[in-house]
Amino acid sequence: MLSDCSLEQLSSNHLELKLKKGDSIIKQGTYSTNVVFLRTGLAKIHLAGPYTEQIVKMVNAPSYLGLPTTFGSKINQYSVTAVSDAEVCFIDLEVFQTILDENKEFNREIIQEFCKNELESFHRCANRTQKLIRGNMADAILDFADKIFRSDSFTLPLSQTEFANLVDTSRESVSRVLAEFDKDGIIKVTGRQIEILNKKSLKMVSQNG
Amino acid sequence: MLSDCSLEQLSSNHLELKLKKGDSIIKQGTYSTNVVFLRTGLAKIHLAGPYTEQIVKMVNAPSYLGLPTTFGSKINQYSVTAVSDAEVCFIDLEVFQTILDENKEFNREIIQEFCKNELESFHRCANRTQKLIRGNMADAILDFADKIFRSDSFTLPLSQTEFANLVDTSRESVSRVLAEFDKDGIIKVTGRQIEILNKKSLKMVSQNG
DNA sequence: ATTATTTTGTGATATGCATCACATTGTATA
DNA sequence: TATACAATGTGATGCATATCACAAAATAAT
Repeated sequence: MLSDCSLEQLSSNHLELKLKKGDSIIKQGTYSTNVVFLRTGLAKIHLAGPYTEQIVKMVNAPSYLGLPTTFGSKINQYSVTAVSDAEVCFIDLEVFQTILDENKEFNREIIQEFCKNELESFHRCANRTQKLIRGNMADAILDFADKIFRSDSFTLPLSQTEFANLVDTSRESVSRVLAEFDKDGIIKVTGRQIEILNKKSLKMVSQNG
Repeated sequence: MLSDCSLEQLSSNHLELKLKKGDSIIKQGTYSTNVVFLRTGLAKIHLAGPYTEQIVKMVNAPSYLGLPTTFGSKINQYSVTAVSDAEVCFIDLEVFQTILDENKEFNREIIQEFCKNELESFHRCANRTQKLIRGNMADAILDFADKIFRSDSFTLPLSQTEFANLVDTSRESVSRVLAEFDKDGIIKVTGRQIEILNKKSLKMVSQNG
């Protein structure tokens, strides 16, 4: 587990905040001097693509945010926004670097995280571009259930437009495919509430179309 | 610059190899116990997508390969293959970990690399999915010229089928678009030899269609 | 040199999905 | 409670590009 921001090295060097759904955590284009520890809540990582805003991935607590954009560039290359109420700690970059230098355990954990993320992004890249919309939508729903909410029943923390940006499709297609899945008895859709009724089918759709 | 594999800690702990074009460096599905330093040459990172092989990115020397797949998973999650003759050093994972623990400078460089890669993959993700084929092809050609070969004239190290897998399109489209670019006087194509004639136009195509 | 095999070029057709257009519902605001 | 605005549902249309089907080169193997 990634250490909490209550690590003794941090106790005097960080700013704790309670955020509300929709609050910006990191903003693309601004200067970045902080790493953010997401203590509770759910956030989206998104950036301006050539035409539309693209949601790259969803992140749930506990997790460190903004490392790539803070270490890798002076100016934030992407945005992070809370999609639920959240608690975060802003940690000064230099303080974070010091901890990274001095705490081997922590350092390893962070590197481990980077590795997992890179693997994940490779797979996502391959899937997104090769699968049809139904497959990608199924993937996204399975992801929400298994990785984010750990429940087969949850409330989508995104509008259909946002969902579309996450899955690389259009808002209309999201609406249509959700309706299809519902009609086929794979999921039950009530507003933004989603319940997976037939996970096996959903996984089938994920693999095929 | 990432340190060479001739670092004194390594001199007695690594295996140096000369590889030929096409040789496998890391193979998806096999056990991974090594990190690889690409000393010279050019490699492709690729993995089995749901339908076809996907080339995730091209990497040129000097660079470390296989960190994510070695640190992040027991079994290799992707393949790396030389697309030119290359020299590589295989470094035992534990040795590498030790160096990472003990050499702060090196540790920082590696983390910096991870950050850059993650940013790059975010951007690539947004571009690939939003741009049309001509735009993506233009991007890829500019990438080869600016980042890989550092010359506006180079020989594509990939077949059109591979190029298609890199750009997320079909082999036929690659053929057609290359012919179009040639006809429009943006590039000159002679077999796999490519010469950029009008970089400004190419960048325009990258941005628009 | 000859044959086999891979790579590339190019038209015709099919299709998945974006886009457009508008109706409808839900939700915030005055 | 009325009104404005955002989010969603749904048909009709168009388009980019995959796929199919070969032909032609180019490379490799014998």
